Amino acid sequence: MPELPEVQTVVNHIRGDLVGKNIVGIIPLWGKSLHNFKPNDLSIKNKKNRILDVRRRAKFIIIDLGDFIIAVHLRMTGKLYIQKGSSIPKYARAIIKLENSKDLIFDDIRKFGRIYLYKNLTEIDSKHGPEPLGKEFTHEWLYDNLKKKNRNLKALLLDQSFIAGLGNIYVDEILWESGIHPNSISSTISKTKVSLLHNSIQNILKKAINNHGTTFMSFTFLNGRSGNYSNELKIFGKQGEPCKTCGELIKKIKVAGRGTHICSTCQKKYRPGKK
DNA sequence: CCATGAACCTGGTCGC
DNA sequence: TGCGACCAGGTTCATG
Repeated sequence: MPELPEVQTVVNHIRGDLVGKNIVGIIPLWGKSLHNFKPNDLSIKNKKNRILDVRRRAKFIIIDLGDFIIAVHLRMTGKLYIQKGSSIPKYARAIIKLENSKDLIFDDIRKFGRIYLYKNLTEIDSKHGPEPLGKEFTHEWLYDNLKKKNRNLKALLLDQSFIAGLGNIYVDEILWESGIHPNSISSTISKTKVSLLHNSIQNILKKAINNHGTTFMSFTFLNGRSGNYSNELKIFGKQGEPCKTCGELIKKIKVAGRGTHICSTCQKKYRPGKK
């Protein structure tokens, strides 16, 4: 499910219910869900684990407890929400018990999602590039850093150590809007095009956040509430349909091992020796 | 340095 | 209706 806008949506949705509450325990229902700690590591003596803040870094949901953080990564099918009724959901993989509150449920059909316990953000920061909506991410930064690599463009944009938060849906949307073929080589893209690419990254992410992210195929999150950005998608999942700009039929190909949607008329391929 | 494919998992969809 | 093949919004690791 989640790329940056979806993770941000989850954070926005649960933050109000969590900040100020105390975590009194965590119960794994699928052992591997707790990646680097045991439930006891959390319940340090009688000390209460008060949630000071809930925020996002890259695709992680960060639950800030002051002395340490709980970082939740939803991977493909994870969800994080306050429990509704009293029965444990079918795909619940961990339960975070809150004092005087309904539990926080970590739900994940495919069991890829993970919960981490860290002292602070250092570990996560060290493996991630800048936030695309942060002030470090400028036109110049993008141009300079694309230049430094000779990578397949889509693969590079999906690489979290290069830039954090982008995933398969939004990369396809971004590359279509900026008119660049995903199989371009990063170092060969013109400065003007990189500028368009930068604008698309920020505009599409912001718009998706405003629309509470993308959900499709009745795959909802947020306790059944779903995001509306699916209505805004221009190319992802639109194979066989006409391109909204030129009418050419949209194709689905494989790039960097991922299903990739392109308009071969509108998206120019930048490669060494060409312009 | 870079690309590729497998692995981790379960469920939905499509074609026959 | 059944069944197998294939696909899935992510990440990591081994291999060439």
